[in-house]
Amino acid sequence: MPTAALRSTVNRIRITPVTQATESSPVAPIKTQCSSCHLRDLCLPCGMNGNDLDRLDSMMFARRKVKAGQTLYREGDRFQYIYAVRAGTLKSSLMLSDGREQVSGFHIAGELVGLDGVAQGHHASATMALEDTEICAIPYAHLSELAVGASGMQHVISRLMSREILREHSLMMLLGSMNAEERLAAFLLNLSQRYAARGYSEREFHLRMSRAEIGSYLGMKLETVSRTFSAFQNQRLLEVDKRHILITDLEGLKRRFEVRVH
Amino acid sequence: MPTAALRSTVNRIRITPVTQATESSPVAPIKTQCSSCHLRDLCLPCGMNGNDLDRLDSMMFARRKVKAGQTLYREGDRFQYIYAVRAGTLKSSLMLSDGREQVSGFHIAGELVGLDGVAQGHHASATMALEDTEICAIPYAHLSELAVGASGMQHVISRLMSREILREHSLMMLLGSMNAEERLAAFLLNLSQRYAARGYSEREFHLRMSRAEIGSYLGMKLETVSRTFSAFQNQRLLEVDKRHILITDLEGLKRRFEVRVH
DNA sequence: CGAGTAGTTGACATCTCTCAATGCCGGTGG
DNA sequence: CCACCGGCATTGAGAGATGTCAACTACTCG
Repeated sequence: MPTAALRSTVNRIRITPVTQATESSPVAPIKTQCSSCHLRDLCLPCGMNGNDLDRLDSMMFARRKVKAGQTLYREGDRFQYIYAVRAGTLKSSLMLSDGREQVSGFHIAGELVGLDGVAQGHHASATMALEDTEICAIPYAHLSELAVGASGMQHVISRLMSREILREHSLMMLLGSMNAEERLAAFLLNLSQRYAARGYSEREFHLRMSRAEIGSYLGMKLETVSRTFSAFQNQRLLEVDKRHILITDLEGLKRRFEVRVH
Repeated sequence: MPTAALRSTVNRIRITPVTQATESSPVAPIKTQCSSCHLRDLCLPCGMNGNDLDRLDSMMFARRKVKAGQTLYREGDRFQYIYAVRAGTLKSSLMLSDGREQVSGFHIAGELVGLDGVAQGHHASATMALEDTEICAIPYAHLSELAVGASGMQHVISRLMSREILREHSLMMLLGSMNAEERLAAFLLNLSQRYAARGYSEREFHLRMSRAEIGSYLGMKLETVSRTFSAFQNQRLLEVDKRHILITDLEGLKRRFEVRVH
């Protein structure tokens, strides 16, 4: 049962000091082919034809485990890989020179991370695991080399980047013109959709991020996030218990807060 | 003198009802080659080698004039072209279903617009001219066809898209974790840099957008924008006269408000 | 000259932030 | 086994920033 699977994962506290995942682990990494991956319709190969998929399979991406609290890459790190999330949850964030952090995204299974590095050859954000997570490391140079002459594959990559632009568009919208309730509702509805697309419950899930992380992502303080959760609960839209969320009135939540872009 | 050139343009009020620029103007459009363009080091061909530049020249982009107030494309329009700004200023914006608008960017000479259409085959935002503007229309399908087999060209396109992601990153940062003064300062410093890169004054320029448009972009109300301008003036950082801006203490502005991402 | 748009400014309302107290939970060490 | 500690979440009270509404000016256009 999908929901149970989501919940059964230990709500692991990040006690480990923030450490960098070792580039090359002592054991030879497991290699994976996209065509046999259960996430193939959501992830990188989505939209590729058989020919392109064969090319992709020839790459045999290395899998890597990232423990809760470890970083996948930091700001300024040389850009070599993009990463596909196989299981778990990641957060990406940007830092201002004075130390303020802005969470720029949360990433779950089937999503890609790291495309911001293409422009400058180094990563502009940092990405950290919020729970024990498994990723495929996709060497970007190799990938784009492989895509030379394969127009289908090239288009897929371009579309992925453009999708990233759209994702940021909606976050801008949210940050620029929505109040606290709208922000949190948009966030929950977005998560709900993404879980639903992966076969999990759209009504019940476990948040992998703290109130402070949600707040940073949504441009508000953790106390305001907490208060807004309580407000939704009073309005009978949700039942909240720490990080466990049950949406009791999904339609109501949508009707009142789903603000589609056009 | 660059600054004079900037100021001499009539501060044209958008009286025209918002109309769509006709796809095919009655007269045959002027065609242009990138290699002979004075913006070549800022624009699409930036970073391309001679070979790739030749390919690009073979495309002979059509130029088009867009009058102040006219739209280049609207949300939902079929995505066919990306556009390079030759002269003038554009704004891009997103719309919520309830009519709220969020300005997502301002674009000046040498900048590219429309990459958000790649993901879904239609534009997710609308783009309008803030003054009489001239653009090159770059047929995207043709461009990416041409890039097949030309790895250099492909990389340039990917880098452009990634740059767009970075641009949005910094806007998110701004919207998510900065107060009114920081937002407006970041906006002015960003504009200043972009003008400077084009050989215009970094201290003195003419805003092409209204207070409301600045406010929408920065996630604040027009009155707050206006008050913040006045505050900067009182702090002897700027001299403001409507849309004419003179930065009297650029270093001071930077020192206090330039918040670099890492 | 009158109407309309853009910008500025003041007074007040509202929302979110700040600071502080409290509770809960899991892990650790006596 | 239990007490204690640290991290996370919730809640309250008051402060501060920004939004709202309204008045007024300057300017342009017809």
